[in-house]
Amino acid sequence: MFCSTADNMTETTPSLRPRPRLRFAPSPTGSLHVGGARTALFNWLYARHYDGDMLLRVEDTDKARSTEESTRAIFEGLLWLGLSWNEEVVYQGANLERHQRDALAMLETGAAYRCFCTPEELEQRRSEAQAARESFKYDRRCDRLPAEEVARRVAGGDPYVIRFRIPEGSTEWDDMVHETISFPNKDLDDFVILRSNGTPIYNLAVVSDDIAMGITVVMRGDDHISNTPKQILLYRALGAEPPTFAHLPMIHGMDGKKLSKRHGATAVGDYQHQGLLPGAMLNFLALLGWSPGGDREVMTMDEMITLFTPDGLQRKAAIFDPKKLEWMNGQHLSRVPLAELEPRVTPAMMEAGYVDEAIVDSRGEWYMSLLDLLRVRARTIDDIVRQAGPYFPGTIEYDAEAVANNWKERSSAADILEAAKEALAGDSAWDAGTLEAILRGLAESLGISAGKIFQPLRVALTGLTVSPGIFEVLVAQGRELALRRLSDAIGWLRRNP
RNA sequence: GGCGCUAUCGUCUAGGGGACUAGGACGGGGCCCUCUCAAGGCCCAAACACGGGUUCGAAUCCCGUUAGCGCUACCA
Repeated sequence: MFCSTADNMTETTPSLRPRPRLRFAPSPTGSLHVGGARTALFNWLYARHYDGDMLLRVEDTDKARSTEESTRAIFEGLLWLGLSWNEEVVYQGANLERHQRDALAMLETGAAYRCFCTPEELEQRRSEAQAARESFKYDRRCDRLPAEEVARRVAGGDPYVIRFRIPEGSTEWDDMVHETISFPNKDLDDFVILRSNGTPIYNLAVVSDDIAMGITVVMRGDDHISNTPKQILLYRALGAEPPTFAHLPMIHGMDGKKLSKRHGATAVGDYQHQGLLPGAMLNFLALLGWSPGGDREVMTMDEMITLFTPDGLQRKAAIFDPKKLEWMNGQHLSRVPLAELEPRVTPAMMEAGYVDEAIVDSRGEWYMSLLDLLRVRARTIDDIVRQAGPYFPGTIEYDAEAVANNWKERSSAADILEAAKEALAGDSAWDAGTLEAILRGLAESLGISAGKIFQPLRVALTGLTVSPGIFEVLVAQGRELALRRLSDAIGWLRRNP
């Protein structure tokens, strides 16, 4: 199901380099968001392009907010998009023991220390600092506690957290997206790594897991930039080599603000249900923050894999434009091989009651050509379904505007349709060329322009002002159904003079 | 407030000192094609945030200003 990139390797031959290992690490506190999907996509593209692995880690250490439904939704979203992962899914919550071990190890090496300050005390000092318009930073008072007092309080059962002691100096790294980013360590706070209840804080859990999973490239949103120096310090304290970091820009809504429910559909599932093609979604998302250079826009997954390199990555936040997504989907809709499109459309067609398995099997060729006919005018799968009614036996509605514009003179419209019906009723061949000759001939003999026949006919056949070319409609409907639609229309016109 | 990141048409972007009268795409406007609508083709409007440098030459390099965003928890 998922393509291999073995044939697509281009530059710089990673054969000497170890395979890169990346991970997508969502926290299961909601559905898969388009921002998360894009992060997953870039991780995936990188892994595929450089012949590496992308693992999936569910960051469920926040018990209060994590849900199983959310975990499921994230899997579903990823699967729908076709973003597969290697190896078993890692659940962060299952690694509690290692997280604790790592925290204790740092305590032993002196990289971290116990802190007995309570959340209330901290909160108090924080608000005092705020009132005095000073920035709050933990003052390390517990780091200065005499060893005997620490031992006594621990023995006495006083609750404590473990804090990381930020060393002197500065911390910097070469970001794949940005250039060198550096932070003076004095701006970093002695952050908590293990809560008083023994559970790890985010930065520790991430680093501990990334080390354990052998992650070599960390690609994530640039909202993590300020976590990075802390994490690098943690890697060093744990005696591990930090990975390469790549910080991707955020996605904003049309108002330039962070994407939220106010901006309409932001969950990947929303787009799935709106009849988007996963390939189009991915293509659109990829272009939000990455460019292959030049004018390249519409791409297949395989093309994206070969074209993807980190130097095409953007530094600036991008705005999510649903209009362009729609256009992109239209492009994919008409370019995707029919065989690939059919399974994505058929479930919706079944739901609408137009087809069942029997029809898809017995009239497969006809069905495929119908999809081919309808996709031209569609931007979503739902558009295809919406247009499909007239080609199936059920009755059709006559659109009020179509009637008003094209059946203005009821009785003459009926006459024209009558004539057309007669002309089509014979046993002549039923193909576009023949039908065109017949209808144009009829127009000539009636002394009217062809359009004067085509438009009323279109309404009779489809009930609409808009449809594929009229001969294609006739062919798709077949003689029997087309003739029936004509009789129905004539009857309707005679009944509503 | 502190720290950090960012800055080309309304939006996504190309651009890595001269090839720039700044290119493409979405969206908008117009025309063509035409049985309608799409698709397609052609054309138009539309941008280098500002100020200083560096240089013979700056959208491109440096500094500052401004603006936007992010982080600043015993959240992730």
